[in-house]
Amino acid sequence: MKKRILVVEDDPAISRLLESNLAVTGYDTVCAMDGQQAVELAASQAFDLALCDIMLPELDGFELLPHLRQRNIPVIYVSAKADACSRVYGLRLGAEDYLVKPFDMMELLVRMEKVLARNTPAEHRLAYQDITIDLDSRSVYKGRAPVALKPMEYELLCTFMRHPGMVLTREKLLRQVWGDMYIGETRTVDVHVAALRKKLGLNERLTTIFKLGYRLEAEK
Amino acid sequence: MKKRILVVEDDPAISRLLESNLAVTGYDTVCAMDGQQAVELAASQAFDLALCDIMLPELDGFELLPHLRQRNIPVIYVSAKADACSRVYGLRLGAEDYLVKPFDMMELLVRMEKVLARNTPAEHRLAYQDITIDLDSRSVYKGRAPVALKPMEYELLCTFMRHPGMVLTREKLLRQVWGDMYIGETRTVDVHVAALRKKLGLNERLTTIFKLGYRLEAEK
DNA sequence: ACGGCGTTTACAACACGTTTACATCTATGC
DNA sequence: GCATAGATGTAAACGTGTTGTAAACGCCGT
Repeated sequence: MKKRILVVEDDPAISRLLESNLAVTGYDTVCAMDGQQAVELAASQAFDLALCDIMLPELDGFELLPHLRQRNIPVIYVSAKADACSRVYGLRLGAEDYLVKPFDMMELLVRMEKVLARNTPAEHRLAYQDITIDLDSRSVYKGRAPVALKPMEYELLCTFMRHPGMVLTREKLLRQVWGDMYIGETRTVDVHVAALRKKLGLNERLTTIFKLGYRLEAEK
Repeated sequence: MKKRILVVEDDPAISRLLESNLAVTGYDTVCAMDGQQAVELAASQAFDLALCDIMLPELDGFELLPHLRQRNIPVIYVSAKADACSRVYGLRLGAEDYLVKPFDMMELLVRMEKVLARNTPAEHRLAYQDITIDLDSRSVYKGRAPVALKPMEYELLCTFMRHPGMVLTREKLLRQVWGDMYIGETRTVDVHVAALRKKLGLNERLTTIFKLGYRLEAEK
């Protein structure tokens, strides 16, 4: 699977240099000429990594970073700003690395590899025993048979299947499935867990941990 | 918990500079003057991170790296070797980062923080003799066999296993397991200790200290 | 108004912690 | 030694809080 790289760089010479080198190495590359364009590209396409200049028109590299982080795209800065202050600032902001121009292409490639290796990109499929989830189509199968799940049941199942063998409290589950602020504490979770157990025959594997929450047993 | 840093550097001036800066920042630092000494230190003590020069007597930084990796100590190279070739080689070898001297102390500290952050997974496991606790799944094993513990038994066992060899009074145990305010003083603890002894065969090792409390004997 | 969905409610079933009661052990004084 | 009082071991009974489950409720888009 080819990794997709977003290059954000306003100097066409460097942009082309990067693009051709990355292409040779086996990456798919998309170039943005300014920060605004980068945000739009990140919104419409999936990327595994971004290489960003800092001095950019419209939206500079530092302002751009939160937008990319929000979409879980790791960032390596590649900038002529060589002062320690910028490097520290960029790294603290959440960049994965920071290279100073002129950079060595081999070193960049190695550092990219390392970043990619530790940022396991988003998956398209979850599997647990005979249950599979196709995240793209949002469909769930038990063996070959599709199972109809309601939205919340679906999210709940994804959460469990992303953390098999781990105890998840009701609070954690609600935060994960709902989005942080949940008001009246309730027993909603119990009801949906019951539905999952019933629809997927998980009575034995989706166990309740008294006073705490639930756990999808680790696969043998 | 203070992080322990191993500094491998043969220039005493730089070594002292690093040590004092790291101390101020809140790290415990140990210095090795050559690669051989570093190997011995890594064998006898635990470290969270190593800062390594490359040009070292006895064993150079590149030769040293496998020894540190073997003990799961992440490495940041800090070297005067500025050529791209060395940088690429060091990173490919498995170093987490590579800084060129003269380096900026703030940048080093930030990069150290990032390396430590991604190499410090929360503690997931407690072990005592053939008993292991997987804290994520909240499950307890005696050898390979899972043992079913009730919530309070589980918490109690964790408390003991976090403080082996230490006498724990009933009050301390109840506060730890219950949460500070416990009302009627009772003999609940005794009952649960009995359950642990029975379920885990700890009759010999989970001893009662007359008039005081209980102690899980230190491992031999 | 209807149908889907998430939430809440109500009650039954259950697991757990605590207490109790009695047996056994330990330290201390005689 | 031995007796005694207090401390601990152990099993069973009890009451309470938690969970399973189905059904009712309320919201929202059609």
